[in-house]
Amino acid sequence: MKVTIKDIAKRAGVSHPTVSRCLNNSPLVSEETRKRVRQIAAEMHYVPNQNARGLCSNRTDTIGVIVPFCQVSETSLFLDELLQQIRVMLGKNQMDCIVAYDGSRQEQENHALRLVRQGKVDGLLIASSTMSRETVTALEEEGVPSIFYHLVPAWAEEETSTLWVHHDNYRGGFLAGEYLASLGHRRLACVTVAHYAGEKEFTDRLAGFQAGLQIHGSSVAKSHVLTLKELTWEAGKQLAGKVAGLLKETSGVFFHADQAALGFIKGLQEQGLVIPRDYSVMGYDDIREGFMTSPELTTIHQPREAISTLAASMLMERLKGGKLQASQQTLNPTLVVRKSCCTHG
Amino acid sequence: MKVTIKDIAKRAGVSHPTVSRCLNNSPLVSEETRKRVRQIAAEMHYVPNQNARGLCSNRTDTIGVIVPFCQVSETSLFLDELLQQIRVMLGKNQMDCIVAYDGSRQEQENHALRLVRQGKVDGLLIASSTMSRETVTALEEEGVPSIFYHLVPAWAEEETSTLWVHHDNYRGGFLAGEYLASLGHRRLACVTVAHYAGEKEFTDRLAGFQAGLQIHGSSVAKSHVLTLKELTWEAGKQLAGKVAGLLKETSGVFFHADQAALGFIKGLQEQGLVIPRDYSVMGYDDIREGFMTSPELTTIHQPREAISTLAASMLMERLKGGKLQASQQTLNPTLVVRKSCCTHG
DNA sequence: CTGTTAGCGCCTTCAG
DNA sequence: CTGAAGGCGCTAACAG
Repeated sequence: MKVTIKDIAKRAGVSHPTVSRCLNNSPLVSEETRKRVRQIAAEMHYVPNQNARGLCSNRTDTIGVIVPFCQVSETSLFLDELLQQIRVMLGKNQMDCIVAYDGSRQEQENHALRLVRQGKVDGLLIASSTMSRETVTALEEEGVPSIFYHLVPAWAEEETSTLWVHHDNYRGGFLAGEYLASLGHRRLACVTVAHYAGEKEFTDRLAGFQAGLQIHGSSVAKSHVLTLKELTWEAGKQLAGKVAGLLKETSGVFFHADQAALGFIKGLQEQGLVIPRDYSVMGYDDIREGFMTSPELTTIHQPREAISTLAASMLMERLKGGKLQASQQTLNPTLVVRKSCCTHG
Repeated sequence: MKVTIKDIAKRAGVSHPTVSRCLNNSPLVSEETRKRVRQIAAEMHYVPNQNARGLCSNRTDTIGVIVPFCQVSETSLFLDELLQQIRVMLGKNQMDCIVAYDGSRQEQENHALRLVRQGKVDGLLIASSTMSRETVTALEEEGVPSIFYHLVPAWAEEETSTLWVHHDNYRGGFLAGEYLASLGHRRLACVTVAHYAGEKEFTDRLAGFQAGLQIHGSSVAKSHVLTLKELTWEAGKQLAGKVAGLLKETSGVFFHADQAALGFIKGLQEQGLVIPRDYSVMGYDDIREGFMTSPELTTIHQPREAISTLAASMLMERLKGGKLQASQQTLNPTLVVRKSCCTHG
């Protein structure tokens, strides 16, 4: 039924290994037979069986992408964008991709390790700040390269052997602080997320924010750092109804995620406040929705195209056996000034 | 290095086929050896090699999902949500999933067929209204079940052998028309997308819309049916600047996608119009952003949870060899009344 | 440059 | 109920 290299071999009058060589562009065949065999293969609509190939060569032409499990698709918008870019990049390299959820938080199945041990993937792109060192060590023992992107465990940032691409959260926070302070804000709030062990991106943002404010002699009071369970739109909106005091004590807020900032703005608007006249709101991430609403959101742009593209190309390079120029990359965020913050005082 | 069933066999003092039987819960082994062998396998952290398994049993425990290629991630928001739900469903069934792009429009590679012929997937979930009958026939010849979800080719709706799950676009349009007319609107506009061969979802929506209006003795003039190249936010916003005449001749509009409707509202607002007081805008899809903006968008809800969940479970059922109750399902949309439309006249 | 031989890890016959 | 043998489709190691 299905056409195999043996069928091609018969038709071409050569042995199957020769066919294999032709198809894989081995230099060990004459240009002539190579062309002829490939011609025949094309005519017969030959498609190599990936399982057979994977079994003997350990190459599957598939890579695994591990993302955090998000019940609410809201929080995964950003990750979806990265995913899409990754998929396009991999497609250009004739690679498929299997997306699986990171189980490191829920103590569920370890899909990263499973995919590798099952021999389903050649490499891994991982967005997780909670993956354990043990898992990565196990991954390395299997001889499968993996690269962290976007979300990087704190321990991985220290180890020179770990590969990762993310952006400078400290600098992002700094840009936000420096900008808000430059507008004249002196008493600001900050809304972040309850963090788990090993995640330092949000603490970095806060530290950077403080540093940015300090340039203008300002700072955030501890009591003005709020923590949400999730940085979702709903959470942001709800928060707006419970911070009457905060609104009087501060003139603006820095949210660690656009989604929550947008919900917050909506909440304030429903109370009759005018943004930014009455209160300045700054976000983080630069999601698409940021300019759909009114006022358009001032925020920090994460270099998402670069993060996903770089991560994918690094992995491709590793799989080709090439050495990487840089194995750990911290990209720079940029300030995006729109309409949700204004001068104060 | 890697532990195989032979290793387990040695440790357990049985032959490897026996180990295989134990692991696959074959009834041909005694309960006792089954337990013992499984125990040992667990201790040795055995993970079956999927390539080997796939090679001889033609089961990969992976399914392929084919989605239209969207350069702009904006348009894929809806599909991303469906995808996420599918992934969760498949995960519950211990299945991985490979997402690939539909090449039927760009005459690119036919990933659906490739994945199947490569033996990378056990089944296919396809969101495409442009896939050819030939491709599906070829798929069937390979013995791999496939199910269309959300986007279904017009030809497939006719053939009883094709499996699909989508929703009733005609009824969605009808609900919109009936509602707007009931609010007193008599002169309405409709914004749709340039459609390609084989796609009838949008013509269905328009036909339903007309039918809904007719109940109240109204209709849409041909000149008031506008066509955009893409139903994106930007396109909707741009449109708002070019329809001064339309705004005078009509009192409201029905967009065939929320994204474009939201952009349109934003565009009108920037001209100083107040929605819905000055003009009513209705969307379609019920995307999340619909209630993030002001005014919150009145729209038609597509039963997306049901579509993706049903499609996935139908495929699982088929793979288990079960017969399907219903192989073609048209689900019902619902009207979501929010704040972007008001009474007129 | 090409053909022969072997084997990847597993499942599926077949004997016993 | 269990073991022995064979083969899935392909690539890799040798010969020639």
